[in-house]
Amino acid sequence: MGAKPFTNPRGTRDLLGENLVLIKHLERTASMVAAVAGYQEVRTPLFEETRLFKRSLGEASDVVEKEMFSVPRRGSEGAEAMAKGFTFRPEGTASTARAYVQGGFAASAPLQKWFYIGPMFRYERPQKGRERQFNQFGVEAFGAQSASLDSEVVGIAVRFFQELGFDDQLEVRVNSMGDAEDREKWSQVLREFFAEQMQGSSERCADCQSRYTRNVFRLLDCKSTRCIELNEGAPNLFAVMGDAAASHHQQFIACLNNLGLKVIDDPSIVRGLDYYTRTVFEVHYPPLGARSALCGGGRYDGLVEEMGGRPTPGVGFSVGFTPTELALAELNLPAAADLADLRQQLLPQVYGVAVSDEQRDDLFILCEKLRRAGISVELDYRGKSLKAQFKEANRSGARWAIVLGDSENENKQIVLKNMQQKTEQIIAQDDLLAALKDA
RNA sequence: GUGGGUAUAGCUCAGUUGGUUAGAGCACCAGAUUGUGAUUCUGGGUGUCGGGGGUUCAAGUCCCCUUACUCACCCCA
Repeated sequence: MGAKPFTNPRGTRDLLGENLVLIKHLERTASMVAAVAGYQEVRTPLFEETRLFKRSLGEASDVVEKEMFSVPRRGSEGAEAMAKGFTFRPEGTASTARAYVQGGFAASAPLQKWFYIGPMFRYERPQKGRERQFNQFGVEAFGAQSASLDSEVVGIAVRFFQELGFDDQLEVRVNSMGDAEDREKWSQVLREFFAEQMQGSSERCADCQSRYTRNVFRLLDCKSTRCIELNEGAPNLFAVMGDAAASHHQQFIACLNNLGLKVIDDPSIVRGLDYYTRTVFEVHYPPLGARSALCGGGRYDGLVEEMGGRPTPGVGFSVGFTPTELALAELNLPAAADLADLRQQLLPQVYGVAVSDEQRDDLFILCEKLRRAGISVELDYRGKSLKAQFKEANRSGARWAIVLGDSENENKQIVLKNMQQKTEQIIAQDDLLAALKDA
């Protein structure tokens, strides 16, 4: 052995075999539910200008403050190089909004419904259900402010989980962040309300103390029991919310009810990213307990303008595959039948066996012929004995073995063996392809 | 960034109050009257005991440092 072996970077995985089967199933399920709702796939670059994320997510968001995978721009030095540099996308909404603006859709075709599936990157300490590179499925709809669009987006998220086998305990928790002006007002009254709790002898936890200045809204979803008590009587956003946002929220809930979804008003849902306005929601599966949150999203009516485009409303969500995989494992999902075809693709249909070394070349030629006809064929490359080749054939999961011996080869024939039924027949080599296709 | 746990074969793990040549199961490789899969049988250990230092006659075992993994917090998908 040479040098120390390399290992994958922290928070990443090599996907192969059974894990890859599951990921592929998630991907196809995602694109199916998005496509039937009329959403088009979009593939944006894996990295963008760092400025893009700072602008869209907010300088003070945790993602921007400490979770960005950034690289400096060449030709510049120090802080300027980082400021002008690039960042591996930590989420998908900013990129799609950028693509929307750049593509000139606001003028040509303002209503755009897009989805994406792909890797995202966050530079944080990995733990259960969290990775530095993870796959995400997301949906973004630009150009309409109708509450029915909000509910359509929620419906896609729910459908995704239903297709994966989650039952009707799935629920949608909703809240509203109001419009920008509403949030400004609300943040002021919240600061006033919590001001006395921030005094020296406060019972408030240390985290809340720092949240007070960074993002007051977060005090509301603190999990500390004492803090929850102290949140009693805190001003409600709906008290200061404008009529437009308030009625949008009511319509949104009405639409969800029309879709037959289980809806729960949850004022503690406060998204961490700056761009959310009005609708925010999470899809939960309560049997999962502490990890019941499967997906989050909401409306971002100011984002496109923030990206330099015309004022354009938008709404979307994203699902991380990592927590989804965790949830599926806990629930013994998906059903084996859902994965059967993907698993089948990993197996060869035919395994080629050479009785002795003299037949190996001819066998290889025959196998290649089958492959060119679209039949997957595996065979031995390591000079294994006949017995060992059959062992391999058995282990490979191939339904058929083709066995080439001296006597058959002389007569341009070959043995076709059904591995399950253990039956064999000798057929002409020219008839092999037809025989396999018939079977 | 902060805290806890773990680290022995490809995998899952044993390894006693420190004591001879470090083990098991699974997996893997080869063979069991020369043209056939399971089971069985036989043979094969594939290892820098994460790395470095220390204590000791003696360290996988005790101490220190370090790295990696993992879980939790923060936050989030």
